[in-house]
Amino acid sequence: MTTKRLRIKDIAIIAGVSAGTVDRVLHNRSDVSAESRKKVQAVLDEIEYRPNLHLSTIGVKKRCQIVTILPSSTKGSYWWQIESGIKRALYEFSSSNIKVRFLHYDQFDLFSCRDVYNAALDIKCDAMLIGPTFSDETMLFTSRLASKDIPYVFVDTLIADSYPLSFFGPHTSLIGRIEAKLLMGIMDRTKDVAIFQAMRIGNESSSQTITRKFGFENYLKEFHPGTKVLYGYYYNSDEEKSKREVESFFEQNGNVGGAVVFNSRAYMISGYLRRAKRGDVALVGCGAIERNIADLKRGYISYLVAERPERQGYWGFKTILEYLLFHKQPPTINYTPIDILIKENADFYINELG
Amino acid sequence: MTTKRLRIKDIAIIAGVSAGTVDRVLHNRSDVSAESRKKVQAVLDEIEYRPNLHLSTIGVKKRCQIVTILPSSTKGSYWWQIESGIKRALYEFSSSNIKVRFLHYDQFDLFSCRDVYNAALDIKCDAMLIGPTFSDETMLFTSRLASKDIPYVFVDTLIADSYPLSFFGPHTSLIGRIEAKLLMGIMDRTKDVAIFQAMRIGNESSSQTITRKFGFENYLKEFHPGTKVLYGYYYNSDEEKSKREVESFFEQNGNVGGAVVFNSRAYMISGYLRRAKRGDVALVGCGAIERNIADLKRGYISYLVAERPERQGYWGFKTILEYLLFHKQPPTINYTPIDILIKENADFYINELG
DNA sequence: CTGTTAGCGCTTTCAT
DNA sequence: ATGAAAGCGCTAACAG
Repeated sequence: MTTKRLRIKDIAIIAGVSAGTVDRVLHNRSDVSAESRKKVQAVLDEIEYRPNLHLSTIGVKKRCQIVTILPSSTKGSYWWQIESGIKRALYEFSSSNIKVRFLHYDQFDLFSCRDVYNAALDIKCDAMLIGPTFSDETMLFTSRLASKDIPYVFVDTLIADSYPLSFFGPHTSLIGRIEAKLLMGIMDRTKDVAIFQAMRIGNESSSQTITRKFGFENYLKEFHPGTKVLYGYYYNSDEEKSKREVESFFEQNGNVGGAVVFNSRAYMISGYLRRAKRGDVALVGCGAIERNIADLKRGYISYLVAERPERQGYWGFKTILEYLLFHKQPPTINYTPIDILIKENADFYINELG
Repeated sequence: MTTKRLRIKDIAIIAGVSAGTVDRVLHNRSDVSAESRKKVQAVLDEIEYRPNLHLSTIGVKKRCQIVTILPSSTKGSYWWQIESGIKRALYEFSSSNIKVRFLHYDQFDLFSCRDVYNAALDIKCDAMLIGPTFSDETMLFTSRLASKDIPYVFVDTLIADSYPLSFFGPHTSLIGRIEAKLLMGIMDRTKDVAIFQAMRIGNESSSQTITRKFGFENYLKEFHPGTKVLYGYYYNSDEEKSKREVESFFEQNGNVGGAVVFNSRAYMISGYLRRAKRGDVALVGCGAIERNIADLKRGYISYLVAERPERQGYWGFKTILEYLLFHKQPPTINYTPIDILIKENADFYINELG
């Protein structure tokens, strides 16, 4: 088998026009007669032509400016992995003329997010990539973007009542549901379930947390309605304070048999279980980050649900680039895989695609 | 942030040589003075230059012939997915001059495999990609390849005592182990476990099956030594006969509480469970193929362990191409991720990377 | 040994 | 409205 693709030049010959005209048709540019367009399109359809995008990038002259707005993150964390996916896409397109402004906000502080959104509105750019945390604030922001005709892509979370060019992320309520199923499968079901959430500044909960909790609680209602659910807290920015908080939670609630965390901070809870030698409490968390994986392998986390953040970032950004450079119209909703990690398969879990 | 990569031309200027010389250093070609080489290498190391492989392909003149030897497969099956990964890689390199011969053998028939191996030895080619099923036969074959200096890559299974250029596949015994853990987590542990295997022609079992069974049995020995294990069979090529076989197995063994299959034929067992309304038997299988997924969602398979066959094929073949065209030396062992699928995450499981 | 140059498939500019 | 031609980063053939 040989696979020699037809090139633009070949198509031109078949259609009886020049390469330039084929290119014009391919990119929906003007200055093509209806007749030529028809002839070329016929050939394109016939052979199902798909240009070599990697080659396309090198010819493209257009320069573009992109702004990304993500929670600030530390090395290896969830949002850091998303950002490294973005950078991989950027690198792949490095023969094109692309400028990116990376903006960051504190995902636990509504006001910080608002400030960054406001700052972003003043930046001239062709598109934005947003990793949203706060629903209402983001809705407000994207409606402003819409009025300025700036396309935007969401990663991680799809915000209601917004109209992104595209979205890459997991089906959020399903994550909560899966966590519930996994947790109930292993814990002593006569005992109580603890949900741990982050304390945050400003009165809005993260939209992810809300939806995941919804999925979790719904599963419980459906299959284990008798189970008692307790709510615990930790402080994202203050690990010492969190330690004490978690400790006193478990002291006050002696009958907890399983716990769940909806973001990648499971290690805050597993740390306690490890120190207190509470092997009897089953813990399910999210996010294949180093500290979680470590406690997964030690046995203090039973399951991790992972969301391929690198992939989300990579595809989210690549989608923007292909849209701006080649007018490629992406699917709007792209649910990314939800992975289940246990001690045994964690080592071979590769987050990137590439 | 702007990411403008340094190009060969830039590097040439910095090192005070011409682009041609840089290219020669990059590809370890001869005819470069030690001094030039050193200067250029210094710059390359300094900037961590990595050429744009996609661009490289278009310049390359070299033609190459590759033979792939895989089990024959039907649309959507495990090996079909591996093959479609191979074709994706091939398509990506379609601006190069590559010829591929696809050979197929019957994975349940040792003699068919032997015939194809023999035929392959007569074909002149630069490299082979092998999806091996029979250990000894493959060892023999690869030792012949070695004496002819033909490099080969394995996908799916790593055969002992062979020296492939590279291997892409899951850690096999771990798959059995993971299946054991998942199965024992959900089934009634006072009951018996059934292992279902394929009947095959020629007296050798598939090496995958052997290793996975080993992993499975070891886990049982370690954590549930009291569990009774029974062995059932099915006929790969004869679904009717298999039906009767599975049926009579369950009739004769009334105390089975869980079953496991080590290849992608779990649907043969789940089909029986569905027809017989045996919701009480937990079933764990391998392979995200359509019929398995269907029964996973219906609830007659509890877990599927999946191995990203598309990825294996893609990377296996890409590795060969990069090796032949650019002398890129790959890592020898590449364990691919092992995914755990349940009803809830199966819909979003995307097998490809791309 | 090394620099120069043509050409890969694609985009874009410039004449026509 | 269209074709011809230059240029993108890279490879390889060709002069020197």
